[in-house]
Amino acid sequence: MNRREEIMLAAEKSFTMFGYKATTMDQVAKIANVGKGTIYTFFATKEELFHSIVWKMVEEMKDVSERSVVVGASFQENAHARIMQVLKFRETHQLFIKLIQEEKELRTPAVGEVLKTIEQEILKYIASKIDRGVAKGELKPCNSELIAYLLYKSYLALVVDWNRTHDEQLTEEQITDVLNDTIFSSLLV
Amino acid sequence: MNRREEIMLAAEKSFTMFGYKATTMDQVAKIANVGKGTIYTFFATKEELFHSIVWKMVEEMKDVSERSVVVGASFQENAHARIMQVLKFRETHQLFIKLIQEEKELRTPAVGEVLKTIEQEILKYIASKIDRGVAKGELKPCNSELIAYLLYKSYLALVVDWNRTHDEQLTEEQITDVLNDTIFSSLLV
DNA sequence: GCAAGACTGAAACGGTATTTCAGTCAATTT
DNA sequence: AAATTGACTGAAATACCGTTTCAGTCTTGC
Repeated sequence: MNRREEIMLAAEKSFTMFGYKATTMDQVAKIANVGKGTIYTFFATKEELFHSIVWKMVEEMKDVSERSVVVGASFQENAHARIMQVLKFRETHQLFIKLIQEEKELRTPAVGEVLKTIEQEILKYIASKIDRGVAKGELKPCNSELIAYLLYKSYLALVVDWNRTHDEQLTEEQITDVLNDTIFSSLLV
Repeated sequence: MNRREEIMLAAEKSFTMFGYKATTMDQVAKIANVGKGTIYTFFATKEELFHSIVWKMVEEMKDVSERSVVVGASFQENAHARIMQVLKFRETHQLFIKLIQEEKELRTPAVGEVLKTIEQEILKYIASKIDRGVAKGELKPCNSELIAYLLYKSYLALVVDWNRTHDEQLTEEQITDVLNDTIFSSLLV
């Protein structure tokens, strides 16, 4: 394996275990079995290294999400599957979990920015699927950016936020029912 | 004016100007022109005093919101007016602004709890209006708690959150259009 | 010619001396 | 006697400062 990949792998491990703030470049160098100087031949700063790791994670998330689609299923069914997969990734992927925790507890600025970027990437991803649906004639033309925003925030509210004030979480059926009746129904031709 | 009211007025001023953490009971006593001990004959703790002030504010907010209804207008129109009024209050009322700022910057636990309580109060308020609409036969029967949650979070997303990543805010027309097509349309009989 | 790790200075941390403040209570006023 | 006051207390927050940590550099060595 080439040195760049060794370093990325080591950094991913360290960010996952200790978070952004608590991983040191010395630590990454040690895990990767390279001198610290070597890291700087591939990545200009710690933040650039971090961005590379996170970008890789985002690509993997889109991939996993995409793999949940069922050919021949309706737009709603696949949109639901994709977004649920994104949310599942969000609370399953160890690095993602660590970043959310670090943002909440430490308020590390670099982590806050990265989480914002990730959200924007998710929104772009959802909007592109809506645009695709419109182009294929499955959906009415609409402001896809706005709908993607409303849709994603609704999912976050029902799947993530709801549990903060309620003991038992909503069932997936309750969620599909209410969203099929509201946002999705307005999208269909 | 009686001493209890003097104290509440003084506390409201101080909480509004300096926030919860930075107002001292000595400060409140001074503004109210009473000895510090006197405050404790009316309020057991600083937090109890704080809760009284906030409760008064919530009542005022519901009041203001209620005054925005138009007799004879449709459910959607009035629901929209009420919620927009709540959100306007949220970003206009000086004490409310201060509390949101203190929560974001200082993370004062007492303030976090109070903001959570306020949100629950708003949600109960919206849910009660939905129940009323169902009882009057204007709306289909539904899980009013769930719909109130989705509705309020959608408004927050479109009116408040949207501006964090976008330069120009959504127009009220864009908001009413998308919500009439989605959540509201599913509610009507 | 490339990798390594000792080196640097700015920023973060920890320990502690000092200050602040919620809540009490004995003295004072009404 | 009932109500009011503000000096007082100690727990907790804050300011201060000496020490350590660490991102990024740069000379040394292979």
